[in-house]
Amino acid sequence: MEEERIGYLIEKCPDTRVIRQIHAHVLTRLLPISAVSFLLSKIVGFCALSRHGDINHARKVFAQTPNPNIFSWNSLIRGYYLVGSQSKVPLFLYKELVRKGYPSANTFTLAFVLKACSNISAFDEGKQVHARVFRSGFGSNQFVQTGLLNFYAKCEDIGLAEKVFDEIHERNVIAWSTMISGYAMIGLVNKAFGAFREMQTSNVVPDKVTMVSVISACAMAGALDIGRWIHAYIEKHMIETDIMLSTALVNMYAKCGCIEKAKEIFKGIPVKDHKAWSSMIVGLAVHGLAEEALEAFSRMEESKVTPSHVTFIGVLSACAHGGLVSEGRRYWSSMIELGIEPSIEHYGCMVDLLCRASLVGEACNFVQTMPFYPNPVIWRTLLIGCQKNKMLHKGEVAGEQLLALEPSNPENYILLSNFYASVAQWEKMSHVRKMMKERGMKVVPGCASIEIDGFVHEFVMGDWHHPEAKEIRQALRVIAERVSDAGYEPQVSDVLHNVGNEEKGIYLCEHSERLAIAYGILKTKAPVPIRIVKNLRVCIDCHEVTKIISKIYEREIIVRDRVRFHKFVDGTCSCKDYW
DNA sequence: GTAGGGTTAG
Repeated sequence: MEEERIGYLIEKCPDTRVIRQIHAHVLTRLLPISAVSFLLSKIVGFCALSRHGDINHARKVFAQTPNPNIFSWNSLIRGYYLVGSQSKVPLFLYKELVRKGYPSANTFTLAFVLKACSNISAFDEGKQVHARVFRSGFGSNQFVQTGLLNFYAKCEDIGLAEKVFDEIHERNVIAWSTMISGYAMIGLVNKAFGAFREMQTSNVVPDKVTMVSVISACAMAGALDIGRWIHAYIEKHMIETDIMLSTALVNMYAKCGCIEKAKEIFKGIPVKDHKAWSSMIVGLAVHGLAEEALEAFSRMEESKVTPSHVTFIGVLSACAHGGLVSEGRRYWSSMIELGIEPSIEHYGCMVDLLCRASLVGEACNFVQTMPFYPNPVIWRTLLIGCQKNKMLHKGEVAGEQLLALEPSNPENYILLSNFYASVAQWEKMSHVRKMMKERGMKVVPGCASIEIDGFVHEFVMGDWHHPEAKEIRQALRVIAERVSDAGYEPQVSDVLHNVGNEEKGIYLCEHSERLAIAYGILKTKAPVPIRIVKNLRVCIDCHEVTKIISKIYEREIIVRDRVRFHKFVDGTCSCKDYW
């Protein structure tokens, strides 16, 4: 049978050149239509999926196929998202298939379309596919199940993801990893760790992909102890560490304050790609090690790895934190020369760079040249810059824009009121406070966390829902007494945070950073350092109290926020642009 | 022929 012989040739085909010859051969032979359909579908599969693939040729052959079979449709759907993960073509193809009604979608089709929906977070389309899964009876297929789970996780609908996950009877390592990564992605770190533990008790063996998700959750939470434990687990169980896992480890150690360990792991990566380099550069930048970050960038260039837009975010923020204005400008130009179009994040770095160098006027002009409307982050950067440089008029403008753009974010009111306090505009300050009260914004959702015994405890300003709230409150009272006895005079920001709570020393109590530190003092003993992570940096000058607590209790306190580290041991700090 | 993973401005 000629049909079988050609089919066999396609399966064994070594490259695109030969497949084109076979393609021409099929078209010139007088074969029955069914045979032509069958063979052309096979060629579509080859072109769309093989490593020699050519999606455009696949599409051409698909169009020539009299009755493309489901294999052919599936190959094309998958082929399109393999060449471009943001492609919408797989969704169009699926719609076309549904409209035609023939051939019927199978489990492969559904899994591929769900993957395409996950890639572009096409929530409505994915939900329609879910409805079809329900009707089709393919709901018990494990590939379709993980496809659905991944789809909801990527769309950040964790409730629906959990629902799908609960319905999976036999959860394999892939289902567990998807669930863990879904939790980690939206910052539900304790849920991610919990799922990881549950996975082990279900006797499912984690692999390198699982580890990447768990390590990322650690990085997000600043959970160094768990991160170290996971790293030891990887080594003990000899889990292969590929570049993705190594990059996740570099990022985790850097974000948890262990830059030396991050460097060590980075050094051990044999062939580094742009993400590995970016992780290292960003890690050095957040530690205030600007020169090392720029050195790393030079080495990256020497290794002929093309920097990405993320690399430049690291480079520019390193320049900003290191006060390297002219270097920053130079990197900005070279980024554009490389054809990387600056995003609002890059502009944000430059605005920060100029503001930190007291070039606030230039920063304002720079904002006007942006092709984007300034977002709240840009206005906040400017406002903080104006506060430091006591620029009343420009600060006021930034503050107004901020409140107009984001009136429901209490952080903005606190920033503006602190700004007015710093320029001694007391009436304006109280006006902002009044406005905040009138608009019903009671607390700043400042948040700090501390990891103790494998659990991340989160504290939100003014929130006392923690099961040990009573003990924490008591510990804070003792701390407040001792701080007060040490002769500490409350600063403007302390008083601001104490509005409506005038009890002596209580200003220490409401702040999330204080809550986390008090919990650390309560639950751990020296010489273990108290490491806390702050998620919001409204009130930088609050560090003064932290420094005093560190001295009184003779405890090392390390505070990490989104952009830098502060160490409190007799006032020393790992960061150059301190205060 | 199928599913899960790493870097991102204040």
